[in-house]
Amino acid sequence: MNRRQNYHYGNLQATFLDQACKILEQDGLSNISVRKISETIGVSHTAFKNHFNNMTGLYTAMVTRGYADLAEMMKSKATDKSNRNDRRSAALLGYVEFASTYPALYELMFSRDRFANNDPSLMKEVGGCFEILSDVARELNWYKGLPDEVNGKSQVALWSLVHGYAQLVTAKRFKKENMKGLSITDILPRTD
Amino acid sequence: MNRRQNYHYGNLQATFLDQACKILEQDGLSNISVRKISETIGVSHTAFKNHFNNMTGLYTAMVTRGYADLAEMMKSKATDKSNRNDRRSAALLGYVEFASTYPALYELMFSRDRFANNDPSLMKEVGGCFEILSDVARELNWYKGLPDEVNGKSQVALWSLVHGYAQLVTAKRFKKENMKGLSITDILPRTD
DNA sequence: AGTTGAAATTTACACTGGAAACATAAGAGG
DNA sequence: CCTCTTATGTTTCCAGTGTAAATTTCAACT
Repeated sequence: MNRRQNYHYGNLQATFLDQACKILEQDGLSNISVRKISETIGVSHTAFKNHFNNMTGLYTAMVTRGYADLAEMMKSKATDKSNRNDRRSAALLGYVEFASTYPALYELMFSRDRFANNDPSLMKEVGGCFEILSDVARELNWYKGLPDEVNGKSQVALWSLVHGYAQLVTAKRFKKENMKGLSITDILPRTD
Repeated sequence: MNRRQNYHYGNLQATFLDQACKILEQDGLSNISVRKISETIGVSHTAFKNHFNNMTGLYTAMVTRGYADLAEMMKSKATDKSNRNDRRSAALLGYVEFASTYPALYELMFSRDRFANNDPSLMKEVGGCFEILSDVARELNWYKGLPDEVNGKSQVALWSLVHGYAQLVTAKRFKKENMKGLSITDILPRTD
């Protein structure tokens, strides 16, 4: 059952996580609060302690799900494409679309002191995203040199480019006249 | 006088701004507080209202100075270089050095709902940074097409790359084995 | 000397996250 | 069926947060 009949709730963990993400996008990263989340669910403001320990735990869970959803977004956009080049583009477009759809969550995901960076399940999801981007980066051909060195550079450069683009777009830092019909795939340097 | 003798302070605005930036780096973006800043200066926690109105005003002032310092860092690193290529590299290295030296301030500068994005003096300083990066971007030669279009793409791509790199480095998101002796100038795609 | 206005303090308030003690429900094992 | 244990929520309390309002201080100007 998803609704509370008496006292006990029934899968509060999932409900709380959902509602936290919803309120995060509604009110922004600096205006989210446990009490607001709890109130809208209809539960005391300390009930979440049993499932997330504290705010850091909640943030960690949110970020973990964020990375999982980001990977899922990239994959789902790429599945129905026929060739590798289209799949590559689709993954990057999916990345930016995720950041645009959940800008506050995306900001949280790259904040520095709110969640537990070393959480195992979080590291797993981050690794999943990194894998996808690495696959894209492998075919980039931006550098010359030894394969390992080239791959390393490509990974760093691609993630920097797509992350920077995604955040600067969601933070509205670019001039409008520069953004007319522009997408991430248009600004990948062409070396052929 | 910089020290308070009795009641009135003497240039509290500047002192408060300095101390705010210091505590921001010490305690992180999610742990800064007006009361802490005021206490360490030795002034009541509402004194800052006369100079910054509220927290948003304080953040706006901090971010404004941040962008000014970022531009200054890029310029100062570039001045003593002899050729344009070195100046270009020095500016980018300065950008990343700024983010590495003041990671919490840098996070604040690219947060979404803490400061007044439309503040005139802030917009001026942001424009100053954008100008410097645009000068660098103009010589990039990453794209083919009409000059205006190429310049627009180059600006967007360069800022995305350097911002993404700076933030991902300060947030420690890259694998160590990929970062050995790597700097921002090493990951600029070479198209010649 | 008296007035005015800026700058700082005091006080009060609503809101925040978290700790601790308590209440309730469900399940296990006799 | 009955007790014991454990998980899950609630109540209560506390320190800390930003900010509004009223008050106090003090410098500068007429």
